[in-house]
Amino acid sequence: MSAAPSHVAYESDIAPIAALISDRTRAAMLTALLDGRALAAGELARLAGVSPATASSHLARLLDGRLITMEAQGRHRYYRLAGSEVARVLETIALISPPIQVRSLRQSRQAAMLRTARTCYDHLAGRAGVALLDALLDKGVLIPAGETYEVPADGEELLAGFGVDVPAVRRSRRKFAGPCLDWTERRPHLNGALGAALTARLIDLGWLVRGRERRALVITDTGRAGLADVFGCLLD
Amino acid sequence: MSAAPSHVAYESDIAPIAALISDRTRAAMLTALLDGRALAAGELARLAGVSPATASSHLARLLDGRLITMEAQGRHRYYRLAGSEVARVLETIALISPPIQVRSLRQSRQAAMLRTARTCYDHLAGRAGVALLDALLDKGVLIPAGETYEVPADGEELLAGFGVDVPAVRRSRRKFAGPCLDWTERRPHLNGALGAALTARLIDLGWLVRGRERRALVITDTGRAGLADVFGCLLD
DNA sequence: GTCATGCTTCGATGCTCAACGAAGGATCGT
DNA sequence: ACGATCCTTCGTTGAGCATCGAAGCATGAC
Repeated sequence: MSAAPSHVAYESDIAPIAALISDRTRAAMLTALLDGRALAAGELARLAGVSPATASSHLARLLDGRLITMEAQGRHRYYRLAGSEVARVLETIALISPPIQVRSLRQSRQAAMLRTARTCYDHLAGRAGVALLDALLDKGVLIPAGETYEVPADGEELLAGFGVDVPAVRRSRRKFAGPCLDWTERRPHLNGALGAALTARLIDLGWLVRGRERRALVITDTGRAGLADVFGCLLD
Repeated sequence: MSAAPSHVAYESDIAPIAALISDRTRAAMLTALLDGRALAAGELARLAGVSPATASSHLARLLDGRLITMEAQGRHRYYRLAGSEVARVLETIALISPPIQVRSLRQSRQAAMLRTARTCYDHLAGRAGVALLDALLDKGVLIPAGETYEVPADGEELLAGFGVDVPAVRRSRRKFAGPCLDWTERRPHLNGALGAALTARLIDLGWLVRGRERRALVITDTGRAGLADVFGCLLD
């Protein structure tokens, strides 16, 4: 095929984006960036199991396709996902992808940890993420408004007491708050600037701690108690 | 790379699914199936601009990857998307894909039509879809409940008067109703069994008519008046 | 039965692209 | 200035796969 058939010519060209994700190495890199961190090229090469030369060419293609962004710092070059829409695409595809069969006990434990709590881009996901969103909606801290959520005055007060400055979060140019479909729970967790701020505060407080695989999160005992106390969020 | 690096081994294997979408021809076929219809192999070959032999091999791969399903009828073989999750993936990727530049006036008119009203899998999308969901929420016919919507008693009554049997829709095994992010409007429209039933009824009533490209929908004058009258849904 | 239609399988061709080693910047430490 | 580190560019190799025509296999029409 040299040209697109005319019947689809008025649509978005999804094949090139899918092609960027369709390579195992690039998919591994994107997945490694799914927690929203910036990683250096060498680190990504090591994680994906390829030579620096190979990694560099893949990163150049991902950059060209605007799936990632780059920031040079000294002789390091840090790459991160271009935005949460990219993370959304990856998680949406994961939703219909066959899960990789678990081979070792260690892997099985890690998978269980990820299902319990993890970061999705930069906000809380997994059972804990879903439970927290449920609790916030239940308590009226969040009010659904179409695709987004709003925070009423009393909700803003409660969040202020918790240590999240809602007016400051609102000033961010990023989407304020919205639902993000969770690929393990198949139900939404909290997205956007507010989701990120809440998650950051939870980690700051020591209610959540990063696991060895940095995407994984562990809920501490104080965290469990605090979440129940402040948000009425009960975790099994 | 012969094996997946251990760091991502506990996750879903997204690369193979992305690979299925990454080919222009297969992407064209999947896009053609986005309206939820079943199309014959020959039709898909023609739409994608390839020989029957080529189309057949692509369809076999899509079938193997469970992105589509097949039903044989006589000497025809009809293919359709495996489900709305697949449609969701395609639309999500479209969200971050560069739109194809418009070349002809005809294409520009068709693109405008698609933005105004179209089917997404089997439910109404585009400006009309977003406006209808807004109106339904505004009127209280739909109540947000996490990732899904519920219909209260008076909403059920209004829909019954319109010709949609909500209890029957509820009995479907499919998800009842939910938001589906619109890739042109970047705001949600109504999804699920209820979205499909509503859309079918709108077409039945002649309020919406299929365009030449079957995914496109045209709002008739009676439709415009009816939507405003019944749902308070105003279209520009 | 016989022919036409719709689709798939087979085999051959050619192109794309992932991978690596080697070499070439760029930056840091000393 | 000098080597060390980090990363990229270049050139080559090899594997995968999209494509088609021809042949095979069903089904439907007559």
